[in-house]
Amino acid sequence: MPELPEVETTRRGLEPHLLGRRVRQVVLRRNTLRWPIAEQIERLLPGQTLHAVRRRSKYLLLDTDAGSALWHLGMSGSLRVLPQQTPLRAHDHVDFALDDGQVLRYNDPRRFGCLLWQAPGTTHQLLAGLGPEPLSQDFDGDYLYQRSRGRSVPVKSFLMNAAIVVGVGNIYAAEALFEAGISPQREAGKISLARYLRLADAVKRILANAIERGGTTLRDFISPDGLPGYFEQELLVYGRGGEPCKVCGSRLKETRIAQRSSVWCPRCQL
DNA sequence: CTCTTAACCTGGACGC
DNA sequence: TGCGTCCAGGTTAAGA
Repeated sequence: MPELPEVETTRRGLEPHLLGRRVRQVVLRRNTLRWPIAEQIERLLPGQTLHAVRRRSKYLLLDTDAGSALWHLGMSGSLRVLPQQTPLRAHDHVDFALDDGQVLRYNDPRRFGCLLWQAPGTTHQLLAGLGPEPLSQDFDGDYLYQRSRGRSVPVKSFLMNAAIVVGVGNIYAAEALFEAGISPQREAGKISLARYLRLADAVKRILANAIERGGTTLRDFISPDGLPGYFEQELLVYGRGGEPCKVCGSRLKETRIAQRSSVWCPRCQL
């Protein structure tokens, strides 16, 4: 489910329900997701008030005076705020019971997510080496151009590397490269500044648009689902291998780059 | 450093 | 129906 727009939509949906709420109780139905759940979640969180709901990359941070819960949704995780007595479903792994009778509930079939702890005033190791946010001013074509010099990886892998820029997953990487007219397997280090300027603009435009749409689909925080409805309709290449390009009509090609399926138009993307 | 590959895990789609 | 195979929105760790 979650690429950056989905995580940001989750953050915006959670914020009004969580801000100022006290965590009454933590229920862990298993000890481990991708990694063991941080012991501080159970030891320090009960009794704490949630002061902020932040996002960095695809991580969510729930801030308290004692520290921050650091949550990643992996491939299949979702967070929802529900009435306390809501029956459990399969893969409901964690509850934060709140002081207003609601519960923040984490569901994750594949358990690729993680729930860790960041002490006050520190930066968790997982966040330490991350690149800039794609929607920030730190991220632009000049930056991509500079960072890509001397690199031989396919540009799609380069763009999906969180040390370069965070939040660009398999779907948006494919879409952005299409919009920028760049073939996904082209060597990152051999792409011109002019083309990186187009690519950075495409990334920003697509992510901003998806966040805007995600807001409408998931605002109420009740819809379970994977892909938000807006998605499939607007995708130009992702998931469309073999189908005609919506711009030129050519048959879209599909290959694997770094073990991820990659679709592109052989005529529009060079 | 840079790059590639395997690994974590469940469920759904598809072919036989 | 049932079973085997492949694929899925992410990311780290290990090895070359």
